[in-house]
Amino acid sequence: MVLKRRLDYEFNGYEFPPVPRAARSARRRVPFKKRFQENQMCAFDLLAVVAGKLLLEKDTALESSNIEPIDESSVNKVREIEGENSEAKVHDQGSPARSVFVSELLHVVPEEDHCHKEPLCCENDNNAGLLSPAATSGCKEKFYGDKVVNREIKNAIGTFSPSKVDVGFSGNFDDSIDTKVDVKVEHDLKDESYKSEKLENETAGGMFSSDSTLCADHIPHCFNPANEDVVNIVSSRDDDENSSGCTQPSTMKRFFRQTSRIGDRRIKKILASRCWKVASRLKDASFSNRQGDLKPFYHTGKNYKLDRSERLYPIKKRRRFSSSSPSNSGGMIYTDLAQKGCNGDGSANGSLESSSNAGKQGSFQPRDSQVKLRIKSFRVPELFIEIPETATIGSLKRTVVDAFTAILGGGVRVGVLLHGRKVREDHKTLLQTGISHSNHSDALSFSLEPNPLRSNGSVCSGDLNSAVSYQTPQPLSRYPHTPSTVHQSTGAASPEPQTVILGNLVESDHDSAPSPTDNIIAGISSDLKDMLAVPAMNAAAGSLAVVSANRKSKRAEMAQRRIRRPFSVSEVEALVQAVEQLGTGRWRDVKVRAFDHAKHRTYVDLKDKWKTLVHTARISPQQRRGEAVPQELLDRVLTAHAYWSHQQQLNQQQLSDSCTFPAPLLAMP
DNA sequence: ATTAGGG
DNA sequence: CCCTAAT
Repeated sequence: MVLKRRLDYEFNGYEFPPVPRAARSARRRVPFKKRFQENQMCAFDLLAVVAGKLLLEKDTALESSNIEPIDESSVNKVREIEGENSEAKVHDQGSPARSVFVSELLHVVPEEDHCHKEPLCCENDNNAGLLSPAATSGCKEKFYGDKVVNREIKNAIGTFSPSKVDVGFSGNFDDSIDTKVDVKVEHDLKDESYKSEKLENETAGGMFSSDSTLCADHIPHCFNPANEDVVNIVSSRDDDENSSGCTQPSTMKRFFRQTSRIGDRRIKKILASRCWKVASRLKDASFSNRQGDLKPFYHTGKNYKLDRSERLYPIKKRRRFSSSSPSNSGGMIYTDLAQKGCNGDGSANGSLESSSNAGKQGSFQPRDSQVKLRIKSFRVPELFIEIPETATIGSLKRTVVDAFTAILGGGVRVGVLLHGRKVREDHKTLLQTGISHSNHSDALSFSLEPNPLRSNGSVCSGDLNSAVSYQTPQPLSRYPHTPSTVHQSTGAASPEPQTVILGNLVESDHDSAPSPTDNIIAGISSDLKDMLAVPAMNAAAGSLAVVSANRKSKRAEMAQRRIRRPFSVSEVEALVQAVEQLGTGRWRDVKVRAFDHAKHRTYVDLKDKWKTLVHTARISPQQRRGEAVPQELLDRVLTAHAYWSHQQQLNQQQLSDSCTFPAPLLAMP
């Protein structure tokens, strides 16, 4: 195997590490209002995080013999393996978020089979500002259309930035609805090319590695006239106005455009000029007949002429999530062929590698052969977004984020394909299926599929908005297994990977050997929000932040609620014991003492649990719910609670009485 | 970052 | 479990 560089991932019981407490806490110090605004993060951020998580975190797995759950510190490290010699180096790249970039916003025709995208330039440069998460730390990077202005950030971005994110959006901007957003996260193997490029891109306007795929690779599909429908534009307009709340008069749309590196000046020029055209056209459109001018801009490389038919492109005609055929509509994750980041194929926007685990010298103890997989990139299949054309890029991003977040929260499931054929037998082992460490990359691929939450029929114009939020109803808390407590850890229990699976990814019954595919997608925890919170983009964005997306997706803005994990009896016991000894005011200590290993139990959780325990102990057994806690424990709870309450009182008394020394902290007898 | 308390 | 406020 002659991989130049390889990142090995194992998707075996992988769990996204929780957001560091610090981060969360820090967030909490920010006043709620402000935080809310800040949470209007941009797609960039979210994608960065997601991609960062997906692509980077896993790496540390090969470091140790993966007995240990990934610890948080590993988030920032990437291990690169050079060729056979396994000469590994670890880069600290700061937040994984920094390693992904929004390379481009592409304007796409919303037609089913349209993959043509027309890059748009932004009318207002200021609008194009992007703040990376790095901004949090005082660094700012701004992308101005073709220009990338980089200050102080040079290194702040991180040493490892082989990734890029393509955000394309398409739609009818005249009515500012029916906007489709393609999100593509691509992991680029060639990071040093990135670096060098980055420096030169003040002029080059690109900032991504040489094999970046720009629009060209989205082109393959062709326009399909069959898709045209005669549509009642007016009515849908009404719908839209009602539902999407895009009441603002359509002024000039602003679009952010970032020519992705493309290294080719010529192309860049073309694009630029084209952008200009588009822009002016749009302008015209907005002044003349807004209704008819649904300008689907696309570029096939030379031909931008707009068909009449296209112009009449029906607002109505929108793909339904469910109707997306996994076959051709994005959302595929390909196993890769380790040669190059991109294969120029537009649809190949995801890749994943199953390597013949070269370096895994017996490091895997338990099972014989482990299959190593790497998700090189992925793409969110169908994301529908409606947004007023008067919206700013910032709001668009936010909208994308919302939708994306929501999707991650359960709207997506994963399919496994072997040799292009779908493997539906969830219960089969990898081996049975024919996936082994010895078979090669391209055989295996994954697909992201929308969860068929709703039937096609239900999607009517009035439903458009729900399109955006269609994912929301699906709570993240999909537990593949009964959340029951078979292996709820007690005191020192094993750090079992609490994998949260998105969508109904897995229903399989598990034998002792969990199949990697079962765990490929770990939970994107509720912390996304916290992770992503970033100072509001820019003034421009601010203005339309109001206009921004739908109230509907309000929920999406919120971080996912953490999954519910009822305390097991043993946990309760541990808690009780700890509190007995430490008292009720030292939850941090309690945590360390009794739940140090349980990442998902924060001291706040413990405190809360104690609260409910006290309550539970006081109510009649009939009123209690959930797993019954032994009366004996509850008694101890009451006792301890009484004792420590008393102690507290004493302490306070002493404190106020005089300046005596605080009473020594003694464990209750 | 922790703690306390309301929801 | 989440959210806030106050330490």
